[in-house]
Amino acid sequence: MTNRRTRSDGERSRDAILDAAAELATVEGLDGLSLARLAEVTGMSKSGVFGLFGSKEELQLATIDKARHVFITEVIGPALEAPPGRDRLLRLCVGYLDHVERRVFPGGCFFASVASEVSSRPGPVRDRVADEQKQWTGLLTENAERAVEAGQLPTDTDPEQLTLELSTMLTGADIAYLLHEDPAILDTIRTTIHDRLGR
Amino acid sequence: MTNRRTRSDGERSRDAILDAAAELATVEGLDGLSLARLAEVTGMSKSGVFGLFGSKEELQLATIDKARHVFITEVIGPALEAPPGRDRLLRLCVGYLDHVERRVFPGGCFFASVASEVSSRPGPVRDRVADEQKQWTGLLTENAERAVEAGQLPTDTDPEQLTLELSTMLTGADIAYLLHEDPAILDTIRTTIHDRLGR
DNA sequence: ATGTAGACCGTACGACCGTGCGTGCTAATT
DNA sequence: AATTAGCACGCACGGTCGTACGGTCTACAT
Repeated sequence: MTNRRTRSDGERSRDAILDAAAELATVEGLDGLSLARLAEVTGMSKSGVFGLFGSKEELQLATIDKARHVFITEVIGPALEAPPGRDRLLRLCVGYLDHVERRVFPGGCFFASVASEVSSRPGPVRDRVADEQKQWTGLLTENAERAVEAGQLPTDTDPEQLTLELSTMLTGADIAYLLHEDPAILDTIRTTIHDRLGR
Repeated sequence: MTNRRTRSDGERSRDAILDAAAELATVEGLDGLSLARLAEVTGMSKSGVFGLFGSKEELQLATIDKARHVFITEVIGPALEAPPGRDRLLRLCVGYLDHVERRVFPGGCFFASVASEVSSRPGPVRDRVADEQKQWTGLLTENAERAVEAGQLPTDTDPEQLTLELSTMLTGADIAYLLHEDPAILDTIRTTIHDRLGR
């Protein structure tokens, strides 16, 4: 009797499934997340996977949450080493581009690849994605404000406008990079952002 | 063996189908283009629709071509009224944002909404989308070069870099606008681009 | 020792998908 | 008038999807 199942086993299975789900969703889409494929990857049965979440929507929401944690670990966390303001803002942007190039998710930025899919389908899933996006841009704005206050950026800089300028460039770069598989695109955007925020 | 056939009927049906397909694809995705729904919308039978294209891939390629024509009519055509260089570049960018807001396609820019879907699935469809994208950015670069030559932009401006900066912002703005349904995003990007290209 | 909760499996159902087959129908060519 | 190409149809196939239910096993409290 070495193999026993407990609640902690369920959590481990859940986490393993979500790990695979977050990666799969960036390739197949959030709606294309199939129980069958997830079961195949994790070595479980379809119903075993299904039972752990109860519905497909719950699975999707949990997947979004998992992707958020990965994003925090891979991008936001490291950027917090830099002091608030321009430096941190720069680290956030470059960190984003790096995690795309590093293929943390096979289909690039999770939220970018999922956004265009859910944007035309109102509901809890779409709202959750929109919320995560807002948190991200909020973090950018926060540091843009600090940068202006600290005189690291021109005083007539509008933090909200700068945030939108940066965030749209980032997701746009993600998409263009994936479509053309050309790392030069990321490099160009990196220097563009460096220029924009001043050396 | 003389052939004369009744093209008109087939051609008309084909065009009606593609019209619906281009709109549908921006909502359901290129892969989510279902024969059943297309048949339902156009009032034809599933097999009638299928027979006109022969395969789903052919339907997808034809849909991309149709979307290209719509984009040319709605965005590129009007922008050609402006003289080459900075003015035309500006008209192209603003025209793009306008066509998104005007909901020429219900799911925003056709190519943006389709790019993230096909980018992870190599093949003719993905290549076709990438080609169209390249034509679009090529048009931007062309006018950026003219603008620099004409002294409408700083002489140290790199046309390729400017193109990437603009094109990523445009598709990024499209996605953000659709996700949050907030027209202010488009306005902000409009002024950002105006600022970037100088008044 | 026993009861119970929850993880997990096997199987099945209904829906929807893309794809073919066989067949009228229309209209241009003969 | 006869022929014929090809548009459009109804129908049915095999496959995959999400979902549901019943059953089995394990861990833990009692």
